[in-house]
Amino acid sequence: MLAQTGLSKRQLRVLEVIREYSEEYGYPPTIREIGELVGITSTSVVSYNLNVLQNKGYLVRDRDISRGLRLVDGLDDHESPADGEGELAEFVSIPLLGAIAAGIPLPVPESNAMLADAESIRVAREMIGSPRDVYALQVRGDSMIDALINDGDVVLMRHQQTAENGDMIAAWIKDEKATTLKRFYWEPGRTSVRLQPANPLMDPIYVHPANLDIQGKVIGVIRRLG
Amino acid sequence: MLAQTGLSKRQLRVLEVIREYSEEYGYPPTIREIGELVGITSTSVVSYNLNVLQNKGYLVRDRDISRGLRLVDGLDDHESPADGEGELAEFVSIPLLGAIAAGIPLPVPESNAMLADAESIRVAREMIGSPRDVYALQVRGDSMIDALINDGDVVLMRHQQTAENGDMIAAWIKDEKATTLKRFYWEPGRTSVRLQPANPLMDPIYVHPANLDIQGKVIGVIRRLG
DNA sequence: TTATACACGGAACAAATGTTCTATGTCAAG
DNA sequence: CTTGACATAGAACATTTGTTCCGTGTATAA
Repeated sequence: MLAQTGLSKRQLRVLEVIREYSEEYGYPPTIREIGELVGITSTSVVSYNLNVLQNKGYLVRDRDISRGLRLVDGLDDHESPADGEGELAEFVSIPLLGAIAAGIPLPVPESNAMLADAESIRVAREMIGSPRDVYALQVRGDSMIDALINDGDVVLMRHQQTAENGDMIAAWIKDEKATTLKRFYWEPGRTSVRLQPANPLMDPIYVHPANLDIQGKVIGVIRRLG
Repeated sequence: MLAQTGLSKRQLRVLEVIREYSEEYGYPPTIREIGELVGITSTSVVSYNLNVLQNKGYLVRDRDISRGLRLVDGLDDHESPADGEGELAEFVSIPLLGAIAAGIPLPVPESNAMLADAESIRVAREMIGSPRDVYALQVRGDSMIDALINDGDVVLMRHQQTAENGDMIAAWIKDEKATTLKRFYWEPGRTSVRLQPANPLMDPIYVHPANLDIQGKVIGVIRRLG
């Protein structure tokens, strides 16, 4: 019945009470006030349920801070770019197109529809420069540790087929059927390009240009931890 | 000059601080926090000025209630968010307090004033959860490669002296006089804690708790590339 | 000059408020 | 039946946080 949200009736009520109280008073309720409103007699139980709600992502608490909680932005509409005002936005939404892993080709932006439908992440504009052709991928697996990129990291990519010396690129190595993230160096006189891991302790690999499909340039990495 | 509003410079600053704080945290500041932010050393003076502002109609106070104040909807107002309630900022500014490197202790936030003065970076709120006690440091050197963190990366920290199992922490190892970033594990029955590099290929180290000064928890990493 | 309103600082205080700890009851899995 | 995760209650505790009171300095008006 309530399986929809995964929240108990009481927890839903707690959220409702916080919302109503905040709207009425302009600041959030204390745990005792929540208790009174919901009908919980013990402060520890209120705190317990608030922690549950926090773990499920419905609110955020600040330890030891009176009234230190806030609801996290609901799912509902969540987009209201109506800020406008003429200037360019300070923050941009980047479409999250899928995953990147060693053994699979990485998704690239194709249709506008796929960009519109995708989940998105938001970053400060100065993080990426121009948002043109920028998209995001989530890393799966440990295969990119040589690039100092961990399982779960989000990489910000600029879609392009070429690269300049020193660019960190995402590329498909055809004969190995593998995706890799490395710095690109083309050394005149050589027939192959050098792909250099970000980790200075690791050795480069050399591949023939014809064996390399450049998918884009890595312009940023974002890692979220606990 | 300020006769226009009938408010002193200090009072204008108080209003500004309340507005900014509320947008950042989702609840109003305490009088002590206002004092720190504005530069008023006595809580009674903050309270005094809040009462003045209330009498002039700029805000409303609730007696004996922690954080019991709210701004009265000003006319002037540069913002017309049209949304209605959610006055929460979607992005927050994080103070960049300096550098983190292997051989030096890392800067930690102390006064609220120092946070206000520092350079800052801006991130989406969902990147950090609560902005409370969060600050940023720029990595200098290759010493944190075992944590998959590169020279130049920005790490987002939450300042705290304790840690839970699995947290990635920044800590000072006293006898080595070194800063390190590792995952923290306390195994019951052992006298030392295990510090595990993010890179699964690398070995953990074990240190005695008394030899460890936890400086904070790493909650995010941001890397910008060409 | 003196008086008075205003603004500020510091310290002590009391109330508000979050946390921790122990105990109890339920329910499903083993 | 026993175990363990989950949810609850109550009380003691520690910290956070608003209030009060006394003293100081500085204007401006009488």
